[in-house]
Amino acid sequence: MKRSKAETAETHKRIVEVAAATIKKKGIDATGVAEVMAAAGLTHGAFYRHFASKEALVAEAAEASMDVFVAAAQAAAAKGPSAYVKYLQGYLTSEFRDGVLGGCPVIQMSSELARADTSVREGVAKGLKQMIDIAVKSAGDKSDASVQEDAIFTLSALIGAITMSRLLDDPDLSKRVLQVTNNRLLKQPSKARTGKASRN
Amino acid sequence: MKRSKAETAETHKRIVEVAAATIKKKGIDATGVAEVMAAAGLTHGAFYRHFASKEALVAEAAEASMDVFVAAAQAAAAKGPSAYVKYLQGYLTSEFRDGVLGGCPVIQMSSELARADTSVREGVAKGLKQMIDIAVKSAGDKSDASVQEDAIFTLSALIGAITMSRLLDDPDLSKRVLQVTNNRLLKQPSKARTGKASRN
DNA sequence: TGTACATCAGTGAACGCGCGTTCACTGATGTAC
DNA sequence: TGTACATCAGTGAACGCGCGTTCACTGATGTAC
Repeated sequence: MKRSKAETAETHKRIVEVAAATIKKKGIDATGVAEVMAAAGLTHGAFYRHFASKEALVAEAAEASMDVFVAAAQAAAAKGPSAYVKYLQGYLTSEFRDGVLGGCPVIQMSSELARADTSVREGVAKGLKQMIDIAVKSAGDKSDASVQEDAIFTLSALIGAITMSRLLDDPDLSKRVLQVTNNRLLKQPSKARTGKASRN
Repeated sequence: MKRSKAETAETHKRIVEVAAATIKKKGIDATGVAEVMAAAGLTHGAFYRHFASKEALVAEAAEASMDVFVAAAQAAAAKGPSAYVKYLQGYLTSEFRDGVLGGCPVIQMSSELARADTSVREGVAKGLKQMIDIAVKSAGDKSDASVQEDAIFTLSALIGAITMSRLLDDPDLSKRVLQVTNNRLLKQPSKARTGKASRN
């Protein structure tokens, strides 16, 4: 039976949220339309009242994931540069590395995203740019080129460290990757040392 | 009809090589057993004479990809530290970022690998450790902790830069990520500057 | 070295299964008068 | 405000398709004597 506009909008949102979580956990290909609909409390037949195709759902889910992620970074940055750095350091923990629900869509879906359709990639690219902007503003909003370069380098090094850490099977080495990156990138300015740190 | 041992071994190797290339291009889930066999000049029925399952093929293909990749790094490192750094710089080019056949399996398959079975991940983890060792030896083989940290940081930052670069839709920004990482990580020692570089 | 036979790589048809997608139908919603 | 009707969100069965996997069969290989 027909539903009210408000109810329809809520249902749509719920499907996207369920899809975002499932896709981050299982990947794009391994996430089925029927599975998402069931988890949202619906049968699969209703899917095409909300989305033109699975690809359209994936695009919305990817963008929604990025939006949540960007909003969290934004909130941390609003508390000041020190809080923002602390927030970034939170990513370089084994809890975050192993966690899935709160995970970064870029890391959870990276290789699948690189092969995904333009509609899917757009939302992710937009989110990445926003992450760079947040880091730039947190560092003082200068139009200084090196500030933007710091932001880009920090973000990409974080992505690489978590990706590599997740692929190593030696737990000590896996943890070390996170620690090294933390030491090199995010040491609080007040305690900053030169390149060669001693312990990790 | 039965084949000679040598021919069987060659066929097996050919299947693995075709699978490695196809998987790097299309991803694990999107690569079919029949597709790989056809590309290797066989029908799909023969597949199970060579592998217990698709998973077994993926594990062999991932390990083979890493072996090729490690061998190339090894060869570059054998020519000396400067040649090795130049080799790494080759990854930070748009040609490499867009290329697939010669691509790094870690980057091409990252999120799918993180969700893959242990048998698949083992070969990749082994290859990553070898890449770290090569970087360490190239830097002087010291047991100095900071040398290993340099190696780990460099590798993970490279992985992150290429991953991020591939996900950005703005070509200038995409290229900038590679250039920034090159400036920060791989500036040849002879021309080394301090952190804040001017141009990219 | 020659013969007899077990082995097994490869073929091609077939399997069950789950996927994305479609559709006739239901009945509450929301609109037109 | 009340009535009549078009709209459309959701159901559940059904679709074609490609997937991984199995299997009976073929015939050259490699082994046992």
